[in-house]
Amino acid sequence: MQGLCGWFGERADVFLSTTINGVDAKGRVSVPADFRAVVRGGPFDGIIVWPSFDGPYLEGGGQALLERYQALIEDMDPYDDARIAFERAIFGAAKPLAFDANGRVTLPKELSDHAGLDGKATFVGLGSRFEIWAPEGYEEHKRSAQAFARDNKRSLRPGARPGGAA
Amino acid sequence: MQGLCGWFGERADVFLSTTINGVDAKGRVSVPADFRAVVRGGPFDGIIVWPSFDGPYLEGGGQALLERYQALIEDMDPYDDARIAFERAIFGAAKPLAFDANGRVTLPKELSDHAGLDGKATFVGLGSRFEIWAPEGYEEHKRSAQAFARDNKRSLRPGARPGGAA
DNA sequence: TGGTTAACTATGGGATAACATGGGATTTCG
DNA sequence: CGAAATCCCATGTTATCCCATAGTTAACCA
Repeated sequence: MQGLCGWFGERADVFLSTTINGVDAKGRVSVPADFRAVVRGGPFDGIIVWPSFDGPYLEGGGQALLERYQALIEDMDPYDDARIAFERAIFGAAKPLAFDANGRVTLPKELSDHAGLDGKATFVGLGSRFEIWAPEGYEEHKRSAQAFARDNKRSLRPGARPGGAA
Repeated sequence: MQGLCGWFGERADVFLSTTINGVDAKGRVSVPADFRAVVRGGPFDGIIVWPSFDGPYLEGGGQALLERYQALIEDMDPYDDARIAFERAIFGAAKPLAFDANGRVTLPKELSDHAGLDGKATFVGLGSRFEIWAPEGYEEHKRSAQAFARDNKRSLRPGARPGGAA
């Protein structure tokens, strides 16, 4: 297990950096080799991807990420409305995508539609998970995210955060 | 409890994603291949389905799920009203549906009536269990679930647990 | 150090197998 | 004997696997 302290150990077990890869006519896209290395060795040789319920992009990770979500959800009250909603929004829409021999996955139409992918896909590493965007959409999102970070940089001080998100 | 780390076999050992399959005139419906793979190897080659007491849809899973519910219910007080209600609602109405040679099951009329199925059925994977909806009903429900998840996303923070999760 | 080789990544196309689905035949039960 | 459920086989479509190619990076040897 890697923990946050292992980021710079023998190998980085986190998704890092941004890559643009092509999506062919069959919906196939090469997962960046760095990302494949993160999930390599796990019991499921592939990634798990679902549409973000927060915008026109996809969220993904290895099986470990999904297990973390599962653990979080199972800690909630069985009849909590939020629990039901998360279950349906995440598990109901998540697709396990296995790597082919060349490290590609096939994106189902629902997923590429949700992200508005058309020929190109941007993989964005975010530590324990990653996102998949249409390149134009990501550029725009990045600009506004940078502006937001600039305007709120004071909130990123060690003492300022209660939970410490990734 | 079987541990989060055992949930994934060679493939993902959880019910995931959403599939719409046809229900023919005989009441037969193909169980999604991914779902069949989850229960494969279990003692009963099929699924167990019962009407939800929470809405016009069906709940289901493999035999392992039923055994889990049984354990939960047996922990309750023998004369607890809730226990009796659960026993009747789940065990009293649950039907074991065996796969035919092509991976289909035949839905009894009580079940398809309860879900209002008419020609199509939506299978929704929810981790350890799944649901079966009439497609139109699920679409409507999904939208509200996604909106709820978006508005409450702060209560789901995988990055918030430093030591946890595999 | 310079040139050559080898390995890996990303990509394209075609063959193959699996899945979902329809119809018919046979059995079982009332 | 009739109705209904189960089993068996056929078919179109979709997804999966397997091959080949090109550009790049890393390794290796002279």
